Amino acid sequence: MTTTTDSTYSIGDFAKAVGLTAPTLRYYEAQGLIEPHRSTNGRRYYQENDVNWVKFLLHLKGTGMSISELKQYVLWRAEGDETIPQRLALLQKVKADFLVQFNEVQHHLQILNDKINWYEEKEAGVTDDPEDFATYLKRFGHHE
Amino acid sequence: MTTTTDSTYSIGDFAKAVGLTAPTLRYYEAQGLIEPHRSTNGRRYYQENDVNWVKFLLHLKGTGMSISELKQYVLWRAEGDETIPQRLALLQKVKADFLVQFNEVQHHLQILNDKINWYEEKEAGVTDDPEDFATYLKRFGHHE
DNA sequence: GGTTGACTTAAAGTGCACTTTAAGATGTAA
DNA sequence: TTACATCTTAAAGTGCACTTTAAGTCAACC
Repeated sequence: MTTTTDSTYSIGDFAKAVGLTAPTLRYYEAQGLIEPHRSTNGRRYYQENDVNWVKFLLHLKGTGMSISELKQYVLWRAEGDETIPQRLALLQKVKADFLVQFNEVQHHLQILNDKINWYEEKEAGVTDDPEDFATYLKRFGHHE
Repeated sequence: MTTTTDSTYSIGDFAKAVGLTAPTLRYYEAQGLIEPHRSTNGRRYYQENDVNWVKFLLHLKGTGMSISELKQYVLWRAEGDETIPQRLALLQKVKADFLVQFNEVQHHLQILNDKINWYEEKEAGVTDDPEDFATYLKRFGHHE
């Protein structure tokens, strides 16, 4: 931890700032996602805008983009504004895939909720109502 | 494909019925998630209620449950109704974890959407407005 | 009756995204 | 100055959820 006020980060400090580990940052760098500067002694240092960049990468990653898709995105970005159509198309495809998954996962949640409610009702009224889960689901129009 | 109408499935037919592959079904069986019957020649066969069971497992899996959590669930299920509290607690924990992830992922989507819109606006009004993405985000109160 | 395709097992391989290890160099604090 | 934390690299290891391979058995169709 250098106590200079010039808003640069060692890899350890930067890792804390973005919520990753130093090895993960080196891994992302090896994959071409980040390119920190080096001080004269060969050590990496990161700057404030790198924080925003990594956080943005993590948002994209969180929508389902793989490391190799992120790498492609980064390569296009480095080429300049003429690759904006490619980047836009990639993000739109990521969004479309995401929305498909999102709908599926909401259905999974519905079934999970139904099962939890079914167990809770079974626990509450212990002695009667032997309705099974499949029948229970049908009462709500929740299929499969 | 046997053409008997007795609603039993070979592993291949069952795989198609539930949208998995035969090797995956054998893998799930090895993990203790399914227990098909065997015909006299040693071959697995599955029945109609196994379809519902696997589909339900896939819903739980889709909410984030790991194979080992599903296995624990299956073990408790085999013990009978006295393990309903444990099963309920597990599902409630799965749901809680799911909801945390769900909120995070919605935030990721918001940033992805903002970026797509930012690119689209940049593509539309080609020559003016050099507003950067960080500034753009702040206009909507979308942080990080 | 022969060929094709589906089944059986056990074990090894795959892909992804890290994580850990090893061995060494350097910076910081007491 | 000594000790300890942090950094460096390259390479090997991990965990999860399958997937593939190999070698063989068996059943149905022509």
